[in-house]
Amino acid sequence: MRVSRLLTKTLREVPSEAETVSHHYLLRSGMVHQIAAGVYAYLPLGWKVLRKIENIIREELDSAGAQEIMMPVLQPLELWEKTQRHHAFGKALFTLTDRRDRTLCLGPTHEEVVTELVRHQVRSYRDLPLLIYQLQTKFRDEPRPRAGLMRVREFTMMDLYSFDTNEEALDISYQKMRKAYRNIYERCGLPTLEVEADSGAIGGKDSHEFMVITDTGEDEVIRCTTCEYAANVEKAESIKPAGERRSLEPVEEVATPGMKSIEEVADFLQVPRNRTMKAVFYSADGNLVFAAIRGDLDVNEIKLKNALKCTELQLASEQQVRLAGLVAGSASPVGLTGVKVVADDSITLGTNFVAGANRPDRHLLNVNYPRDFKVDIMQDIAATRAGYACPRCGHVLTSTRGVEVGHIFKLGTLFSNTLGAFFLDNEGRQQPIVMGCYGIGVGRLMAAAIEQNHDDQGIIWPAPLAPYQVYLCGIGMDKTEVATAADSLYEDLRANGVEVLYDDRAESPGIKFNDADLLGIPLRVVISPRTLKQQGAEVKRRNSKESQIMPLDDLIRQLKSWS
RNA sequence: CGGGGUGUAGCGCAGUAGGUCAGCGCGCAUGGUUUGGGACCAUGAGGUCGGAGGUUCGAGUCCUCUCACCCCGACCA
Repeated sequence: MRVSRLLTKTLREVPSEAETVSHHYLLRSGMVHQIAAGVYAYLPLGWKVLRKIENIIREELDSAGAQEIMMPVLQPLELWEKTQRHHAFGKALFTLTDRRDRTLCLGPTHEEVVTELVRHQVRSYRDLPLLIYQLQTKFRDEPRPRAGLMRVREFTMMDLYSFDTNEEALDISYQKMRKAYRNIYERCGLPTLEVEADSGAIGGKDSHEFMVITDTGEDEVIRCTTCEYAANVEKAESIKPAGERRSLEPVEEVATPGMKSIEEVADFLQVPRNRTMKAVFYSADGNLVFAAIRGDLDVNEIKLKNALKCTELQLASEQQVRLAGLVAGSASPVGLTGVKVVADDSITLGTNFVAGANRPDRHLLNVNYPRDFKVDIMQDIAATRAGYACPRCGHVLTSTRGVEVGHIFKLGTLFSNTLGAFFLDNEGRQQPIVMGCYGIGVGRLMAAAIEQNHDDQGIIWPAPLAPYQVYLCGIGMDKTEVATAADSLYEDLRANGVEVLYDDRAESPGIKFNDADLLGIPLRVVISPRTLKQQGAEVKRRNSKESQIMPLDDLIRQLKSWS
């Protein structure tokens, strides 16, 4: 391609909306163009990169035995009503009405459709296992699109689904996909960290995310400084430090005038925070829920949501709290009735807690579970923070940020059961197909690759993702010998299958070099009067300062060995 | 959905006690001089100042409403 004919031009100045590096360079290099919030057009260079990524994905999945299909964007809402996931997605689901007044949605993902599809194709255990995938545009009406391609409302996603006869077979598929994913990221030149992930109220047991570690990442990753443990903060666990164990004292009510927060109460009563009990009120699908946790810890709302198996969870409004007769600042599960209580297991780590008296300005001393109160659910609902102890090895945990570029789940039989995807096993019994799903956001991966590979001058594409391998630069194009030599080298490179972007413009060297750097093409080849004097061309890697003159008559052979 | 911010030429911006305020830089076009890290000179094209109402003799500037976009948070199977 000749730069003079290229649709896009590089921008010297950055559109002011760009905050992150990838957004900045994507716009400035002319790879994408924003059409609306979270909606982008891919321009020639960006589209080439996207297709490179897609093809790497295809090759790796195909070689793992997967089969590519294409499913529709447009999906009947009925299908989503069957699984009730239209509620789980809520407003993020784009819906529309057709001329017959039927409601359709733009698929945010394809579990329903693929299950519906497979249920018609699979009869017997002999048809399994299956790995089916597609590269398709997804639509999600995100509350807040952001950071260029990082979080958008319309995006290309590779989504793969596995179908197996049982959990053991699912695990084989799952491990196969983990391997395929590692290969994909490796070929993309993108180091990723595999972390344990939350699978949501709907998900199954195992779930992992593939994270690119970068400060601009949206997700927080908790990892151990010593062992291999790494998890999304949504899911991360820790060993909670045990509090003091003493013999149980009788409950005693004391006055705590004006003391409401844990800090105030603990200071006032001269007890450590880990001997207090914190109360947090939530509204779970509209019902009031009481969460109890040791005072030195915080509630992880994702864990709480999963414990409650609810779809909507937010802090309860003041009004809700008041109507339930709870006393904010002095609430506890002791003597509480009519409200669901979820407790973090930390309230069993220690004795003789300070808790609210459910009366204004009063607290209780020496509250102990289960002597003094009952709970409906007791499990880990605590937020894990950097500095806590690793659940595996006990060493200290740290926190970093990451971009989620892949997510894999074991779904189990949820979709097959509700949508009726069954097979007959080798004893003729009907069984639900055991499923898994595996997604990669292609545009986001591209953005993450830029976050990870750039300098002050621009992008430094890993060669497998680069839109072109060679940036051919003619300096002094008004001189016939330069133009002729550059033109003929361009034709030679193309004839030899080298992906070459030819800067044939009558621009100054500075402009061309800067554009070459901005676009991040791995190799820059310069033809100028200076190089022609040596019957050669200057070759330079994007990621290196050194250049060298290579003889024109042997250039193509040498270039191939260089890249 | 809460909080904050921005909309003036393709991009970046200036212009707001209401009165030659339709401007600058970059980019673009034409001509010329330049050519190894974003050159220079000259000439030129390009904007219903996001939109709708209103106040006023007069609105880019003030008021009301509205739309779009960005940032923080909430949210993100």
